[in-house]
Amino acid sequence: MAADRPPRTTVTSYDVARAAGVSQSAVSRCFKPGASVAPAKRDRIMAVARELGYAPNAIAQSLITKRSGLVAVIISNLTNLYYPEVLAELSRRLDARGMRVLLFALQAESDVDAVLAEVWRYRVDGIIAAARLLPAQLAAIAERGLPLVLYNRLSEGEPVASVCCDSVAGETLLIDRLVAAGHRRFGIISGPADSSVSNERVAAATARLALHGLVPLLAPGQFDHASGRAGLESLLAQADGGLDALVAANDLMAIGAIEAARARGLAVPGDLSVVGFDGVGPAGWDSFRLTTIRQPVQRMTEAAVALLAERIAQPELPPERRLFAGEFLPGASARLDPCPE
Amino acid sequence: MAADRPPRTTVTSYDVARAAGVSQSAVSRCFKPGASVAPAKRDRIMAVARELGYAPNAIAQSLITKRSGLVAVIISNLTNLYYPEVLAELSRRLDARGMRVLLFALQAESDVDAVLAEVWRYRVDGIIAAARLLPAQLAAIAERGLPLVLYNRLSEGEPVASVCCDSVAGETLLIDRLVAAGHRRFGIISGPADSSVSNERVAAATARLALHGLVPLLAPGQFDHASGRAGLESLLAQADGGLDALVAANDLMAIGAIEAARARGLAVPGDLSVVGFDGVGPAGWDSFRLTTIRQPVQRMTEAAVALLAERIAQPELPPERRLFAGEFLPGASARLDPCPE
DNA sequence: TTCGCGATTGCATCCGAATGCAAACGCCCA
DNA sequence: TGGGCGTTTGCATTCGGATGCAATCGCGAA
Repeated sequence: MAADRPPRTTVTSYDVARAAGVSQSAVSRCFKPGASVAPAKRDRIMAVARELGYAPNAIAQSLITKRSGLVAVIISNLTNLYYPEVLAELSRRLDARGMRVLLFALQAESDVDAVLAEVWRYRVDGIIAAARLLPAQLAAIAERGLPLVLYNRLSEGEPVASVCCDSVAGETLLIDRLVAAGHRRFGIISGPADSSVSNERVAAATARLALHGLVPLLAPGQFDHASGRAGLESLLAQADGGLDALVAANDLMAIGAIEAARARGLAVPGDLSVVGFDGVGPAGWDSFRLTTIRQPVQRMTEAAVALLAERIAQPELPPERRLFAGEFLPGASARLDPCPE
Repeated sequence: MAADRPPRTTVTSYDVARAAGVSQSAVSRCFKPGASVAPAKRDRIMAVARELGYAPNAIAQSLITKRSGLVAVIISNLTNLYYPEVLAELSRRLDARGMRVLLFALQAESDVDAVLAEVWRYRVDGIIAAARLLPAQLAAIAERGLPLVLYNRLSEGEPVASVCCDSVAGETLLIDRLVAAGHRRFGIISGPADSSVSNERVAAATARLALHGLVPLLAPGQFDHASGRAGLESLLAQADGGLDALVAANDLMAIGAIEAARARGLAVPGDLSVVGFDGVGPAGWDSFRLTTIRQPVQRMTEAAVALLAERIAQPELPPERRLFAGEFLPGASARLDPCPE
């Protein structure tokens, strides 16, 4: 409609300065909160800026201020049903603090090195990772003075800031309730062997069972629906006398297990109790009404962003851990006594 | 372990140049594919670079080359169950082409303007949007010469590149199969009124029913599980003579509807056939075995990225649309005749 | 040994905004 | 009317890498 070839409209602070009859520094100062600019001049400049459609070039700003406003968010498997919610919340909260999400969705854990190389290049201000980082990778991050917050990951012994949902408390609660209700023959479906979340949950459940003098059967899984089905089959095959309760390391596998049980004609929770962990959306659907522990995603993401922001502002802050208690969702996939107290 | 205070280790091309006894330009050229550098010198420089842990500063590169390597991905509701897969695939494919994902997860459609302001600031190379963009917003994007690809969104009349799954073909197929199997009394649950995907699907289904001389009952929904339940209730309340088939604008609502039907003692598909759209993971679970149309996410995301990459390389390319046929998943939530041919 | 030509290399400059510093300004009071 | 002081303002420089251009190098041919 207008010019034939819009000349790659890129308005710079110089353009605004010229149009407003001031220096480039004046324009720059207009966009800096506490800067010293005469109110009248500021108004005039801002008017011109608006008219020309000027906005400070974040790239140029980053170069000189050494603050990119970018936060690398590294997530291992977005298809997990649990992470999308986390990602959405993280995005929202980082946004609220003026930071952008540079997303890295891992295909395989081995991609981490490649991802980190990009992270270095983009001079991100910090990293939030829901992925497994090796000690060498943690060291590389620390060496560059990059603030890091791990989400639901532990790094044994390494001093790293992290936000986690309390697996031990959660599994302990589940096990105690199940045992109290009379379950004795337990099966556990774990997640991938290299998942710290899975290891933690399985260890916690196993330890608690031991306290009750019980030893569970184990089946390996991959955190997905199919693993839940396969896991149940495997456990039933192992269990001579049958199974009273199944503890899955996450909801998705618990759901898979419930379906496998039903397919075999087992009623849940009539013949078998099933519990999960996470509290994802489908867990609450009628078809499953899963007994599980819901992670407080809102509070956890808020904490992660807060921890990160603090450390970006003050890099010398020590790493801290925030441990959140999950919320017990009774559901109806496990046979429990009415009230524990 | 090493120095007390690592002096904010930021290695620049000058550092590498000094250490290798060459000029900064030489270092720069080493990292540019076709550049002219003597092999021996290149090796030496790369060795020094590796030793110092040098990587070109993407921010500085962007400033001078006017290519940030960033692609803004704007997604309206990540919690949709369908988008996480899309996002993961987009991320993977952009990555493969050397581009990074700057993620914008919308809270509300009204956030788009704020998002775009950030998009301008970061000088992204292009935009992939799975969100509703207003004509004024499309114009602003076009004015800046920013390549844009819409994902599963149409922009009536506007010349914008887009990738879509063929709603008309999909719904037509579903309706034809349902009608052929004897269904006559139809109900449709739509998505949000401002969703072009929903409008398209509902319009296509309605039009096809009209061709068969049928008029469906309608219930509004929000693309979520609860809407599916509510939608079914609403439709049953409207339908005096009962309902033969329910067409939901997406899988999530179809699942909600199935659960609501069962809760009322209706068998699916015995008493009521239910079909959805998308082909999300849970649709395939035993509990639902949803009859639906699966979007070819792999091919669609590949096309989106390809369209975008082409237009970044050659901005003058005309906008094009890629329409993909969905795959019919028979499932078992609808009573159908064995074979249509 | 010298010339010629293509391959290397370095110099200088540029991208766009932020900021220390000093000059210029305005205002109040004596 | 002049001096003093706190604001505004502009100048010049900086961030880190890319690149046009001219100088230099290397090597084979005469």
